[in-house]
Amino acid sequence: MASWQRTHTCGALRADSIDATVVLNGWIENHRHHGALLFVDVRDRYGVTQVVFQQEFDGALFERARRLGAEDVISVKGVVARREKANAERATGEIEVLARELVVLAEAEPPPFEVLDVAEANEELRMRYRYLDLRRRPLQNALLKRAGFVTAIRNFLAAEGFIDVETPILTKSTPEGARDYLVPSRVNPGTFYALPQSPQIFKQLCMVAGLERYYQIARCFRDEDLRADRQPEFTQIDLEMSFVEEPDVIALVERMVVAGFREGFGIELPQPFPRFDYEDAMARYGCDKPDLRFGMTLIDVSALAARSDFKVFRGAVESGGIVKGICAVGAAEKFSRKGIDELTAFAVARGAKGLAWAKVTQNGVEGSIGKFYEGDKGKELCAAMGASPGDLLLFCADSKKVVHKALGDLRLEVGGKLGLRDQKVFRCCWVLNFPMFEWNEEHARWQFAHNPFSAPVDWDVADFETDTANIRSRAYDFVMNGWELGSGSIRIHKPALQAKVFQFLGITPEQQRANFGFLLDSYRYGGPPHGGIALGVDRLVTLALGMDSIRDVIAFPKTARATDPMSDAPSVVAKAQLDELKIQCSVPPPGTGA
RNA sequence: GGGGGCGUAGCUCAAUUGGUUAGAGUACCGGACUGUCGAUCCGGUGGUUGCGGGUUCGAGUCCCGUCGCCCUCGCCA
Repeated sequence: MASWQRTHTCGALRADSIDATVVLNGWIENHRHHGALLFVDVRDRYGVTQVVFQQEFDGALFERARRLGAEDVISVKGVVARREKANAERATGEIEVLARELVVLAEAEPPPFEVLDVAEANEELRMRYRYLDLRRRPLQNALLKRAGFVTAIRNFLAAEGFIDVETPILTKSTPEGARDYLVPSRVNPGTFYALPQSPQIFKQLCMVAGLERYYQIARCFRDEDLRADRQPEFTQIDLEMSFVEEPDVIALVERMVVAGFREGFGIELPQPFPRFDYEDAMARYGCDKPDLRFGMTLIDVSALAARSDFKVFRGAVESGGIVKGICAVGAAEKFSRKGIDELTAFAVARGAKGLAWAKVTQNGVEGSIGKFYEGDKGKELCAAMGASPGDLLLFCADSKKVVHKALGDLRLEVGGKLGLRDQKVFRCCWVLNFPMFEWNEEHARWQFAHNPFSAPVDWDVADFETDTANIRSRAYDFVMNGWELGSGSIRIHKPALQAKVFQFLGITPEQQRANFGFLLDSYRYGGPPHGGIALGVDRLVTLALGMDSIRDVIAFPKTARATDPMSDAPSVVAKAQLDELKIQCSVPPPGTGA
């Protein structure tokens, strides 16, 4: 063993090693000069240990140590000693290493930003030097926790008999869904592969193949605009099971997520996860991914509003709309007129025409609707809302769609301002029975609300033509703290039904053949009933660690423009490469000034 | 594609109504210091104010364009 190789990590040494001779390897995190004394903090993945160089012990060694700079990589041999004054904030704070030998393994230029626990540099710079950003403990911790979580998931699924199967990255483009990333085929000029948006069809083929239980930690690609919770490539826990129905998948996934959070993050998730009908979730929370960390549910007061003197309320009901409200408990004093004006603007930005509000006092209700709800009417309203003195009531009157959107978002906004969305609290739920189809305004046609392979709830009665909006699919979403973290369904496994669904959406038999023919064909040879789910790993980890963006839990993420400032991808390629692929660009390469 | 925010020293930021030589902290370099731990103290280097154009006696500041980053709407079966 080379003499510079470490005997301990920088997080390992404690008081029980005093007087031991040790070797540490790591980066210089910080150094403090005190004349004839020099303190150096040495960092590795495991921690930080203080090393002391003393001039009186070895003048030549001391001179060399004086020249050490931030992020130099060193090996230091020394004797463990008890500190004169312990540092309680550090795991190794009771001891220090009295340096006896020093090897500089690599010298570092001053980094473009300081490698601190708190990120001070802007994100673009940090991305350009991602390898330095990743040296920071919070990011290392995120990658460590992510790996631990994924390992726990793998262990769980392996123990449950799931087979890890790799599916193609070079696959076939299909018209539905997100835009595909395309890869030209050199061998077949003029044709293109697509990177998978998900392994959906392949995992279903695994079921036809009789694997029964498939899973994959799968990279997925979607060429859509980015967000804080969206990257062009992302990772899913993808799984599929044969001979199952909704409760089987849900129960398994619930156990898997609980195990993953326990072993990966040390978080105990409250069980069981409540299950909501889609309609119910929309009615109570105004959205299909309810944040259950707090109540403040949407309460329907349409019946009351219908006989109100307040024209906005009565008019909304008379024209077929609804009136709903939320009750922010004890919040009356926390929102000034200006604060309520801001909430109104918030609701208006989401399509509401305005926001009716009232503060509940001992004497009744005061506020924009106060004069319409004096005396008993006010009491009746408060009773309907479950409101007590000190509460703030917010109402929205409009079409069901607008009310749910505005009030659902407002609920989250008010909940956030009241501190009810604690990042350390985790509440999961399932949302079931989604609509099978949704109306696409732009193209004036029905389209899949979930995916083309989700089975309808009722096989026999379903009448797509006459009752389209009410057809439910056997789809289920897994939701945590208001984030959609997983989506799945029981699939159609009978070719006749699949054809019927495609036909209804105007997808011709020719198009079906061209796009999904191999899946439809496979069912002719005995496809078992099956279903599955895919969970977003990046979002799960982001949420568990209380990070703000999925970029914080991805080692090498991309910017909002889908670029990588470090590698400079995507980039112009040589004309010879394009020629070989028989590709011509209709725009000049960027940066040519053309 | 639309809307919003930001862009000044290596980094984080400041700069009055458009007005003197664009400052501070930090990093870096040099010096002092034997118990620090975001050490402290003294001194120093460091600027195409993203880029281009315009208005003006004068632009970091105002106007137009452009580039980049972030948030968001559309989009994401």
